[in-house]
Formats: sequence, structure tokens, C-alpha cells
Amino acid sequence: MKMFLEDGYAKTSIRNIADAIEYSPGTIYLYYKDKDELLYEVQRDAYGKLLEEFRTKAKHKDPVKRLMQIGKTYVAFGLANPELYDLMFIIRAPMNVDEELHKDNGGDSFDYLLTCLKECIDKDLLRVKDVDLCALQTWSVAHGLVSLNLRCRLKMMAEEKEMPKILNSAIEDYVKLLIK
Amino acid sequence: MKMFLEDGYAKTSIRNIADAIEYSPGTIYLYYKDKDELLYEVQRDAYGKLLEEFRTKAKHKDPVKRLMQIGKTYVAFGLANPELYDLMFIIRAPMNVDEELHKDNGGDSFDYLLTCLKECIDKDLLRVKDVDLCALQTWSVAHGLVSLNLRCRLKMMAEEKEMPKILNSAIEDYVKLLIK
DNA sequence: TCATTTTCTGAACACCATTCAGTATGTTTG
DNA sequence: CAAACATACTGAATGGTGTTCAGAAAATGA
Repeated sequence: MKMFLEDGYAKTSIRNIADAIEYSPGTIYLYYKDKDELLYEVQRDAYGKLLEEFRTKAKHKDPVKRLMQIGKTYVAFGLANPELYDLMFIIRAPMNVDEELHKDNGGDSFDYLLTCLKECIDKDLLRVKDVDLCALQTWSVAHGLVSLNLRCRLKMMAEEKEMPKILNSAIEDYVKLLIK
Repeated sequence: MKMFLEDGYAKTSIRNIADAIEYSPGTIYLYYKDKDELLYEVQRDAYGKLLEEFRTKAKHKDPVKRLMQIGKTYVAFGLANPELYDLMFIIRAPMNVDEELHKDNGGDSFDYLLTCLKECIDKDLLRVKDVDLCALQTWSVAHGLVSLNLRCRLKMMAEEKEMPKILNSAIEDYVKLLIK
């Protein structure tokens, strides 16, 4: 995980890992089917990390304010852990193998959002009706912001150092847009 | 471009390309600095393609309805051309070299959205004030939807074949959210 | 101590992007 | 026409990649 986060998934080779742990490359294949399976292990941790972040930084009683916290926490998480975010949501590799992995892991974070939104909508605090659609939409805004920035597609907007502020404003405005 | 779109950027090797055009691998390096530079050429085309799509499919007189068309066109474009979309907005490679390339190309499509939003806001038709922030937000929703789907992160939501409808609803609802 | 199981090795395979000395072709000049 | 030059191309070599597998080493049990 340390190497994946420092150098990125692609640049971390099985040989580099083998060197670092002082084993031969072949040994790794006795424990993991292939390089992707190493990724799953890291992803499992990463999804847990995000959920933990939600649980500690997005626990306001008011579901609308909590929704705002969730959005901001997500964006901040992506900005603070770019390589980790990459592994979790941008990299191509996995998702083909164990569908359960994501229902159990990434799913928990999504459920956190879902539960919050459900409470908001039940209390008639938002301008939307469909919980699932709204959750998808909200996740998409947050993911869009983080991933476009991570892939340097927002260079035309402002300088690098300005981006956190801008992304924060963007997600803030979006949540405000949801509120009745 | 044909090979990039059929097999993806990563799986298309310089050797494969050399074979296909019946030249030696070395020859390619006489015309392109490296593999990434081949990508830029394709990206240039791709950005043009998206802009062309906007121009033909999002030209309603009413700026709000045009905004809706832009959103739906973008999502449809991403769903219809997954590999192309990947090259344009998800792949890691470029953005480091020629910043102008993107101001001139990807920028044109972004300007199309920007202009439309400006008209909407000038006519006081939307619930937002800041054009740039709203453009970023709108692009993020659309990109989020497309890229999460492309990377199979939405498997828990519905079956593959259901996704186009859902993504369409999501972007539709978002634009409706913007309207006063 | 010896047999058995478990763990590990590292060379080999088939790829990859990239480089570069050398060759072939085309063009221009004396 | 021939020699000089310019352009175009080659393909082997370099140093990387993920992955496999026969065989060696270490640990365990009798």
C-alpha cells in the first residue's frame, strides 16, 4: 500500500515490491493470483478509510448539514489522498472479479450517503424525490470534481493551489441547490 | 485512432501500430516523440468530435433547453464512445506538456457550456450566480456519471443495460435543479 | 535422522517503450 | 552521368514489465 500510494499503481512493479519485502518476484504469486489482487487488498482498506472519514467528520444531527459535511469530506478526502482515490475510483483494473467486494466495501460509504439522503427526503427538506437518483447525482458531482482535478483537466480554471477552494465551493453550491 | 478505440490506449503497443502500418517501430519515433504524442493527435480529434456533437445536437434557442441538451449530449457521447471518452478525460498520460492544446480544444467544448450558462444566468433563468462555478459543477455531474459508469463503479445500482436510462435521468434531474 | 510438507527462488517467457548505428532511397549539384 | 547530400527507414539492443515453473531450501513431524 505504501508503494502504491507513493508511486502509483502503474509505476509500482512486482519486482519493486519483491525487492522491498526482500523476497523473489515469484513468491508474491504464491499469495496473490496477479497484480490486480494486490490492488483489491489495498482497495478494501481504502474504502474503509473513506467510511471512517464520513463517520468522524460527517455526523451532524441535522441531515441537511450532514449531507453538506459528507460532500465536503468526500472532496477533501480525494484531494488529500490522490493516489488512494485513484486506486479506489479511477483505475481500470478490478470490478470484474468480485462484485461482492464492492457491495460490502465501497457500498458502505455509498450507504452512508444514501441513509443521510433518505432522512433528508423523508423530512421533506430537499427539492428531490428519488433517493437513489439523488445519491448517484451527488456522488457524481463529488467524483467529477475530484477526478477532473486529479487528471489535470481543470488547469484552465485556475492555478493548482486555488483548486481546493474552488472544488469546495462547487460541492457547497451543489448541496445548497438541493435544499428546499 | 482506430486501434486506440478498439483495444484501448494501454493495450495498443507501438509494435502493433508499426505492424498495422507496415513500418518498423523505430519509424514511428521519427514522427512522434513518444507514445503520448500519438495520444495528443487523437485527443485533438476527439475534442473536436464532442464540440461537433454539441453544435449539432444542442442548438435550441431557449438557453435553458439548450443547457439540457448539452448535458444529455455529453452523457450520451460518453456512453456511445467509451474508449474515446477514456482517452479524452480519464487517461493519465498528458496535460503535462502542452497546456495550450487543451485551452484550444477541450476548451472549445467547455466554452460552449460556458456561453450557454452565461446566457441562462444573464436572463436570470437559473438559481445560480457564478457562471464559472456552475459550469464546473455541471461538467462534474456529467463527467462523474459517465466515468463512474465506465469504470463499473455503478454496478450496485442496476444492470448494465439499465444504466443509460438512469444516467439520463440523473443529468436531467440535475439541470432541472438548476432551473428557477 | 530421515521423510514429508511447506515455502521460496530465479531464470525463462513473452511482452513493452525507446534508442541509435547503419542502410536504403530520393534529390540536387558539379 | 556521378558524386554529394538529404531524407526515410530498419531492426537489433537496452532496460523495463507481469507471470510461470522446475527445482532448491527450509521447516516440520516421526
